[in-house]
Amino acid sequence: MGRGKIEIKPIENSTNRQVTYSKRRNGIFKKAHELTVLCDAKVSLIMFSDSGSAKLHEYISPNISTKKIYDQYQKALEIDLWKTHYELFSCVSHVCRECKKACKKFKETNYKLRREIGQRIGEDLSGLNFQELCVLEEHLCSSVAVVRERKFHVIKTQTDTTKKKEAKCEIDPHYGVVDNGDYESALALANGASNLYSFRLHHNYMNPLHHGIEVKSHDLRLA
Amino acid sequence: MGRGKIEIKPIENSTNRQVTYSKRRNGIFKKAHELTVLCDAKVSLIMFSDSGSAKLHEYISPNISTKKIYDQYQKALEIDLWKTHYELFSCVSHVCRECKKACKKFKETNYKLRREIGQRIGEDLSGLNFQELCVLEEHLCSSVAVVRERKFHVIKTQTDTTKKKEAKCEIDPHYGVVDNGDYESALALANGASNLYSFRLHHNYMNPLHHGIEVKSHDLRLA
DNA sequence: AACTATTTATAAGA
DNA sequence: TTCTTATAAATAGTT
Repeated sequence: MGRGKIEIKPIENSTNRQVTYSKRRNGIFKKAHELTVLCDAKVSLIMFSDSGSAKLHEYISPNISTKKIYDQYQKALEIDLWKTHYELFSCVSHVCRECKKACKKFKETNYKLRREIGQRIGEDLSGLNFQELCVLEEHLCSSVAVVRERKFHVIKTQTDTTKKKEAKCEIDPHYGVVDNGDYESALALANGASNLYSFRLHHNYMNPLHHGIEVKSHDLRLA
Repeated sequence: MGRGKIEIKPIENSTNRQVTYSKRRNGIFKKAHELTVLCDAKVSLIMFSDSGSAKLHEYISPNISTKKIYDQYQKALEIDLWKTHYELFSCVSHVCRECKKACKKFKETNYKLRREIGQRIGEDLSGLNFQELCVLEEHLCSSVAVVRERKFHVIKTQTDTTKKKEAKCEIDPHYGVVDNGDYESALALANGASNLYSFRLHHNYMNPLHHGIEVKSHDLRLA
């Protein structure tokens, strides 16, 4: 809607992007508010502008708080969606009611997480329509990109480390050039090496918990 | 924007209100997605329909999670909304030992599952070495393939359904041909949709944290 | 769920 | 930026 039709793809020009962001942000806020009023809905809309500046903008419906929305959000996801999927854990004492409740929640979350993984690995796509499949595909493609980037980062870091190490032993004015060569081949390796591991795929597919997982502290508050 | 102008005030008629909610919700989700793509923004949009049913609907930009958004949100505002929230549940009675044990197990499993997802969506790759990253990449790529296949299956099935439906109403010897035409264009759409996003892969390379697509159902994310 | 007459949002230009 | 305006997109009311 404008003088010309635009494709929905990243706006390269930074100024243009900011202008568009600001205009469209206002548009969405307006719509969020209208929805609130028209339909008695509760809306929380949080957005951060592009990675560089990362400015926060927020809309929250009147008479509710972000915290409230979020509590409701968790409640809805933890309890409502998978209410009937798992039977109550059998702990008899009523002293233990709270414990049982918590346990049930964990179990439900467990189910949910498994389902999510099932979808992500393409095992359980039966419930998804075309649009949802497109969303999933997009998410996966993005993840691939992130993993690749990380791969290159690791390689690069290793190369740098090597560089530093070797720099201690040898002083060679052309070293940087040689090193760049290394970096290129490392990248090539990064691309080629994936194929080596494809056979494993199926195995891990079925059994997501078999990756040796290093335990690091993790914030689980938002269950 | 419609047949007539409307005032922004609560819609009394419940059916009407629900229809409007659903239409406008889709509109906002679409816009949120467009903003994500166009401006490299991160958007979290949570809404609950009217007070009665309180159904949850969510949009979240790809490659970010609701939790992340909220962490960023808190950081930006320098507040901690959930300071004392989820600590270990306190079940005192020793009658409940088994319950506690089971609970702990679930919690641990959940932790592992979360981590698995974290890796799959490229959020938490810090513990993986190069080889492991290659494996992960491969997994993701084949998941993409599975999802794409499913997408085509869905399209094909939809087309077949349409075919059956219409076959009941019309008998036309050339119908099959027409229908094949439909099918081709459906595939083209499916392919086109992917192509629309393939450019992003490259783009994501450098800046993985932004994209989205129009979303209807939103349970693909970790809380 | 579709369909359109309109209103609204907004892209490009000033 | 901000305003303007031609046009695209969203949607209210209808079928």
